[in-house]
Amino acid sequence: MPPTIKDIADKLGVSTATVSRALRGLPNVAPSTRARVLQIAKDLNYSIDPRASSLASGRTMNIGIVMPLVDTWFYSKLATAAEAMLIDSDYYVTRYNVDSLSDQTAHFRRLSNGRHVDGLIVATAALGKEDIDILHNLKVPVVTVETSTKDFASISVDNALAAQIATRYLINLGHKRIGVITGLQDDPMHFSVPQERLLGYHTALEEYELEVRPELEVSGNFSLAGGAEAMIELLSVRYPPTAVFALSDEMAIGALKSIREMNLRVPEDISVLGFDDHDIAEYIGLTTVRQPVVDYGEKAISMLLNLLENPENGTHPHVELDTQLIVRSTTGPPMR
Amino acid sequence: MPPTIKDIADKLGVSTATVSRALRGLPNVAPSTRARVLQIAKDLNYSIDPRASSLASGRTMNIGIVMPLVDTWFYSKLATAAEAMLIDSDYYVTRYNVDSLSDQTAHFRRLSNGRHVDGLIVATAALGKEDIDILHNLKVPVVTVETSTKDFASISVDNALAAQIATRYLINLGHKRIGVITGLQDDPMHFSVPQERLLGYHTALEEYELEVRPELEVSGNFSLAGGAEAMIELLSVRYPPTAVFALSDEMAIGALKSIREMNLRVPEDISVLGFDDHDIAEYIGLTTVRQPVVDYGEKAISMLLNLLENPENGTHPHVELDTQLIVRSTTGPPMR
DNA sequence: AATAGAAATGTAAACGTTTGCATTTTTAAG
DNA sequence: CTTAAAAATGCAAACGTTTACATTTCTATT
Repeated sequence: MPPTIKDIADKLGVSTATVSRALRGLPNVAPSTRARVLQIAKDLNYSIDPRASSLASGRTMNIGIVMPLVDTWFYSKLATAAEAMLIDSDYYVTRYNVDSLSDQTAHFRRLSNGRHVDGLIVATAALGKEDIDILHNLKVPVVTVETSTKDFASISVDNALAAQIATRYLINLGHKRIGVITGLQDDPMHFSVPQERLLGYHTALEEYELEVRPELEVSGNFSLAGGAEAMIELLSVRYPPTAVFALSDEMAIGALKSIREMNLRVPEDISVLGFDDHDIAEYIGLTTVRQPVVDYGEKAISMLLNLLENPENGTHPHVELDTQLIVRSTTGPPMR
Repeated sequence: MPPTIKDIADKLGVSTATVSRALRGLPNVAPSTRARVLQIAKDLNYSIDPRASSLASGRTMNIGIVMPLVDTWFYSKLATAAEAMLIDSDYYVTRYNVDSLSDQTAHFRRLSNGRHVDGLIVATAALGKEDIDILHNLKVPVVTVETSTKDFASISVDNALAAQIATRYLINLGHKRIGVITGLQDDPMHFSVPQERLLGYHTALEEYELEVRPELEVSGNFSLAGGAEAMIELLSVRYPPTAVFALSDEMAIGALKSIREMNLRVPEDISVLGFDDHDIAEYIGLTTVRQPVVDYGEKAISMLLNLLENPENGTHPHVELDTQLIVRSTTGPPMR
């Protein structure tokens, strides 16, 4: 029912090949012919059938973003930034939500054979060996974000260093008991990232010869609620921390709520430091480690586009983005 | 290169038709045949080519969500909820981001001919006549969210009533000068919604015979920054409001920042009331009008799925969801 | 005016499914 | 055993493009 190139071709007395070429701006079509084709296409309100085009050409004009389903600011922002980059291009993007490790591999399999997408951005920290195999079998360029493997192009941040700098800052403020709200320790979805940040925290502690105390490390599941609960736990230990480093801003915001409900003041009674620089962080004065998440998304797309044009040469580019400590008002020296 | 049903058929000595039927669980295939097909498919790591399937069958197994590109909690949450509903189905969802009215129609045209999607969720308030035409021409079921037209199935909320109740609450607290932070007045993307809420606000004011004062209505662009700026403006009028109703939580959060920076207290010096019940609202104690955004997304999908199965009967179902005033700690009686 | 080369166009075979219809095989009733 | 109906399978034509390759039509040179 909708018009096809055949309709245009018939109306003009030319072949579909010519129409196809004219429509796509390919060379070797007479300017006058092209003009007429374009005109008729417009009159007929023609638009290409992406399925047929894709089937015939092998290109899907579709870019996939594999990301956790969890409703987290970071991933949402990242994907939106990527989509924004492509809004005026001919590419579509589809998000492949993955919701747990067991499912992850299954979901990866969903896009098997690379007939869904021309390229993939993978923003899912833990890539098992099997996942990597599947990804390789897709035979499409892949860029991983937030984590780097030797297997694909990647773009990441030095999480350990960022966390170390943040922790140092707290130490230099005079804090000696610094709690940390981590991700779910055994959540495979966020495997490496919290681990790396935790490492940075430990490194800083050791650097200043502060004791690493396990009861000051509690997991907050990267969620608002998790952060709030974690904070309650941290406040209930025998010697509660005077500062808390939350590995995400959302957990930090959760923590702030618990602190407020305990009638403690921030930063006088307890300092809170987050990670991400959530859009809202600035508005609530949260001190945090800024992660360039929009850059992540944009850079990932441009790397992918580049990979799409220039066939992979075997080496996988890696770019490391900068992180920045943004001091606002939830941190200060401990009271004595 | 990736295996096709032909490969399976050859390996088994049957026709592709049989393989196709076996794979899709269609009747009239011998159980033993089906078992063998399934086995081989698994061995070969076969997965269907959606393009070919779609081209042949007419179904795309794709559901589109048309939404503004703006990075707003509401749309993000809505789309995520919709995606979550479909995660274990055979449907994919692609988001069609639209970024301004001029582009909107152009972008709508992008999905012309309905060969991209089987159905559409439209979460974009302002539908021009031309947009509606395009949508109709797609010949796919459409459900609009947040706004209702006679042309499509829809799901919405009584914005005017919700705003009226919220404003009444503020009035009953004792406030007489109530400011409102609206959307961009002439932003066509959010045409009807802020208008409706504003209407509710006016109605409440009139109900209590309070004066409607234009200088107390300023637009905040539905953004954090816009809310902050709007608040500054509101605080600079000759008789500043003692309460402010922001038409979105993000604007309310922006407003709170400006208030804090002016060294005013909430709610003692000024009350703030939002709209949405943003995930974070609970964590910062923001009084707000809860909108069932997750329900929006889920309901929209289930309506659409239903429409997909049962051919449209010409009547367009409309469901209206409930709204709820959530009182927290950013509102209180005015000081005197 | 002939001709070589370039430019424009056409032909037809893919791409990998689905599906209406035809054919074969199985099942069950007589 | 026949035979009719049901079940299983096969055939082949779509679906709407793209793209080698072939053919025709121009253009410019001699």
